[in-house]
Amino acid sequence: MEISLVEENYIKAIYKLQSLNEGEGVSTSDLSRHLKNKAASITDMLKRLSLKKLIQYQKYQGVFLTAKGEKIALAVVRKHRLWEVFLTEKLHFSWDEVHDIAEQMEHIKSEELVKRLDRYLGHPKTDPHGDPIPDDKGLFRALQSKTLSHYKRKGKFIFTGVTEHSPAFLQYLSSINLKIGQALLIEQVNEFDGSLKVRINKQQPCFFSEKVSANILVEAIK
Amino acid sequence: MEISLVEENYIKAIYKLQSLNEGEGVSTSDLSRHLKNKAASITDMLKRLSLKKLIQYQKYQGVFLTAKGEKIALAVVRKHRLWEVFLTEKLHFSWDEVHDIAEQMEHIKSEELVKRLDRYLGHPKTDPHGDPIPDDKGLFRALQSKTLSHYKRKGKFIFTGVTEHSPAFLQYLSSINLKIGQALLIEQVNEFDGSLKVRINKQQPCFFSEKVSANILVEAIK
DNA sequence: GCCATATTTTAGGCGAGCCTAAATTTTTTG
DNA sequence: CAAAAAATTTAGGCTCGCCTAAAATATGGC
Ligand SMILES: [Mn+2]
Ligand SMILES: [Mn+2]
Ligand SMILES: [Mn+2]
Ligand SMILES: [Mn+2]
Repeated sequence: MEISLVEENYIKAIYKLQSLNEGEGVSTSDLSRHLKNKAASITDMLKRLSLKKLIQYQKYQGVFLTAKGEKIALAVVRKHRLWEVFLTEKLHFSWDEVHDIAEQMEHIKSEELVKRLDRYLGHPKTDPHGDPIPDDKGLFRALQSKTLSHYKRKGKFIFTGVTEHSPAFLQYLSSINLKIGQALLIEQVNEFDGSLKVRINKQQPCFFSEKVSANILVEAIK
Repeated sequence: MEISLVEENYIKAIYKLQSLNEGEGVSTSDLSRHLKNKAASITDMLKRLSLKKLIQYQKYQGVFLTAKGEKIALAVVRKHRLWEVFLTEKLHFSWDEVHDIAEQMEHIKSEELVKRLDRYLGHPKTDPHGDPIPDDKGLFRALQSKTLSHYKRKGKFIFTGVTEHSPAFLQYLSSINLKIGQALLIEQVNEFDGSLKVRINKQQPCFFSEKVSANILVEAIK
């Protein structure tokens, strides 16, 4: 069964929204927002994906991936993240430039290519944004990091990833020299607006708004 | 102006057939054969490419690329051949496996990607099949090699490329240890069928049928 | 020059993937 | 609980890229 590029993008979107949704089916309007297509177009495609047994779909009830659909989603995510590693590690793109290119490359169809790319890159476990890369069976360790705003306390943390991938946000993090794997020292928590005073390395401290710290994933140390 | 993947493939096909045709316009039936689409579909697309000023098209008269069309063709060819180099040099695919994958990768849209890929590969001048890689302005040295069957005489030659890219043919060449850049010693020419007795390195001699030598490009030595 | 054949174009149709407008169903809310 | 609002689906239409069948044009042989 052939799966088109567009179908792959829908499957990937359903996968992503499903993982945020915790159990709920993914709604037409969520997909409409995420894919920037009109709701009527979404319904159209959901019917087709349902015929192909890639999703479970009942009118007005939201949608779930089948095992088959999830397998495809994971394969596309794997390719996306491997290509992002290639682009940063080998071609020296910065982490805010790789997403749109990987968005195209994730649709290249060749299992052998993915296998060799993975080996070439040294079987990386995470992409440049800290997201885990599923292995060839679709398995990956569930991310146990939480957002900085979740902790909302002083202490030392390791920066492990981002939940927001926009170039603007990523460039901001680069501008304050924040890279994945680095330590963050939260020196002060401002209760009224949730902002944080943060020290990175031995640099001048900087301030994270609630919006920033909500998109920064960390692991607490000790 | 957006150019679709399918349009790129048509443009590339016209470019290729045009270069064989020497001055003649490319015919609908040539394109039909080459692209494995029905002639009616070809006519359809020619009208659209003509509207976009990518080709010059007059009913029943065959078709020519415009300067704009040729620029696109060269950009796609450049990407195709760079990716073939990547696949063989970095991922260690053999030269008979890369074409179908490059056929997909040539459509990735990102000028920065091509620039960096080219640098990463060390600005290669030819692809794994000996075909020249256009530079970022679309320039490349015209291939001056001729086919072995063109020479049809004894002597020493350097194997510089192939005109046939089918896996079967390429695998045959690999099986007799023939690689690009190698010397070929033609020891005997059989007039009646055009076959050749050839020595590669110091191996046992082998015999090339007319069909084989018509697809092997060489440069004469001395 | 005329006829047969080959090539090319036109006409009409189809699926994928999008849209707008209208109808339907679900959810919220007073 | 009924009305309003929001979400979703249906209906109908569009472009792209393909097809088959039929019509038009070009070409080659006599
Ligand atoms: Mn990404
Ligand atoms: Mn994509
Ligand atoms: Mn292609
Ligand atoms: Mn090639």
